[in-house]
Amino acid sequence: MELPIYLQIVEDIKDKIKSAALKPGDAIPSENALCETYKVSRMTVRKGLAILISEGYITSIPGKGSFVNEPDSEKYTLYYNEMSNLINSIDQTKLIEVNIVLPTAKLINSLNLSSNRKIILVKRLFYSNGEKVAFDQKYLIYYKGMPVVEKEIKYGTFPDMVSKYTSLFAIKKELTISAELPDEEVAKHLSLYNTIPLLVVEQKLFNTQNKPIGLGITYFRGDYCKLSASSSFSNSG
Amino acid sequence: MELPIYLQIVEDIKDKIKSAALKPGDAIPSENALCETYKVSRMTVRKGLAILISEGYITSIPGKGSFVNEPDSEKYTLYYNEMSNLINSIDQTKLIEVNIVLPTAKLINSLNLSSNRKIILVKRLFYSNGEKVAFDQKYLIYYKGMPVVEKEIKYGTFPDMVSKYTSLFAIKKELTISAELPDEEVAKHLSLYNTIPLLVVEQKLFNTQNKPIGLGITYFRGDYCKLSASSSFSNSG
DNA sequence: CAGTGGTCTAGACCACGTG
DNA sequence: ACGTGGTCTAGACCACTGA
Repeated sequence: MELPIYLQIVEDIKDKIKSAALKPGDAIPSENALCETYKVSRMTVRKGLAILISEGYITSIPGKGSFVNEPDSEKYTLYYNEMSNLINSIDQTKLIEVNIVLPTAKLINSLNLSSNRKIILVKRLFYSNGEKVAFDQKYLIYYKGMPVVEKEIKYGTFPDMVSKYTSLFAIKKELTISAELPDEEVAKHLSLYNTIPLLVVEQKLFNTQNKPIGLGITYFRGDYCKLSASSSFSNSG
Repeated sequence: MELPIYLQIVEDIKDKIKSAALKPGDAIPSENALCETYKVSRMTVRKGLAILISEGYITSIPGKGSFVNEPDSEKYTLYYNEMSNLINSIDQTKLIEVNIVLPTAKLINSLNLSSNRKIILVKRLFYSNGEKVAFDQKYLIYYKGMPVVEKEIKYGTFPDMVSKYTSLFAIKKELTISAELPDEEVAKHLSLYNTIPLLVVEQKLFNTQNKPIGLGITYFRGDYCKLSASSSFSNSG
């Protein structure tokens, strides 16, 4: 029933910010002032403020005070997983090709490779209710002793494929989302005879040194896939 | 030069997690144990753990201990703004229409309206280097006394349009991204004669009570727009 | 029962910014 | 000099889990 004091402080200040009683740029009361109003010790007040800081509501400036931030109104959280971002989930996959290949010029450029570095190439088809809905292509830099397990290649997401030899906490990922028309290969694999737009998601993986370690491109039929994202300020209250 | 002790603890534990010395599910040493190893007070240890918790690395369970999380490997951060997500930014806009209208059945459904609620409809064109690159359509629920300023309508992003009468901290937003072919109206406005796929971004705004207050749909030429997102675990070290 | 994390206190010293 | 936030201590009491 009773919220701890520091959370009451958090909620009070959030309410004032959301109701625009405190606007971006405004100073919030000093820590000592908040100790007075809530009749608590400074560490308790600071614990509350630390939460507001970590959630992006306020910023503290030593020697000056704490101030309401401009909200990050362009920031969204997107959950993406090539196997489950469709209107109906993927219920079947087909391995078209697994190969060790030498990279093309485009790939050397994109992954910042030396030209004789070997690449694992994986091509897959994704099905939903018996329909071909996406064509998926991965390029993974080959490391000696890399355990390549059939099951992971066939059913795994891109992070799954590398998680066995690196902590997922150490991997940085980037997505690029675009709309394209299918080229010949994609049209063939997806059996597209009419003009169907594709939602193309390119996924690039980096290690802790920010070196690219893999590239994945998934071509979703536009009529079977939608991505969604939501703003980050949905936290409580 | 010298990091504060609590941040040293944070970095130490992050390193152990990233190097897989601590794996998801593993317990990290108890708070008292950490006090011992770092020769500091418990509050200092707890300050460090609080950061690891807020960044999603660990979870604490009262009476049991603190444990390494499964990483949220599907989570990405996306920055979206209908005016600046293109390969070249938008340098010109054109207002096609501003109107107060009654909602269509589709809109009533999507915005969860009563049928006689008035709607502000705004249609705009976006240009980049003289080319038409996007067609933008907004539906805003009309509130009495809502200040509608020409400048905001012509040049503003969707959040801009509502920021004058609500704190942006109080607004929840949802995006839906898809690939479509242009319908007649969009093709006309964008002067599309060939088959060009569109990247369609639908943006819905909600107030604190989770009631929809606006809907925006932007139709970007697929060859002029890419969205990008990156994983959230890029935080330091 | 002993060990764990959760909350909270009443001090301390520091570096910073403004007058 | 004074008020601000930043770091840190050495305690306290609580509720929870597990043997």
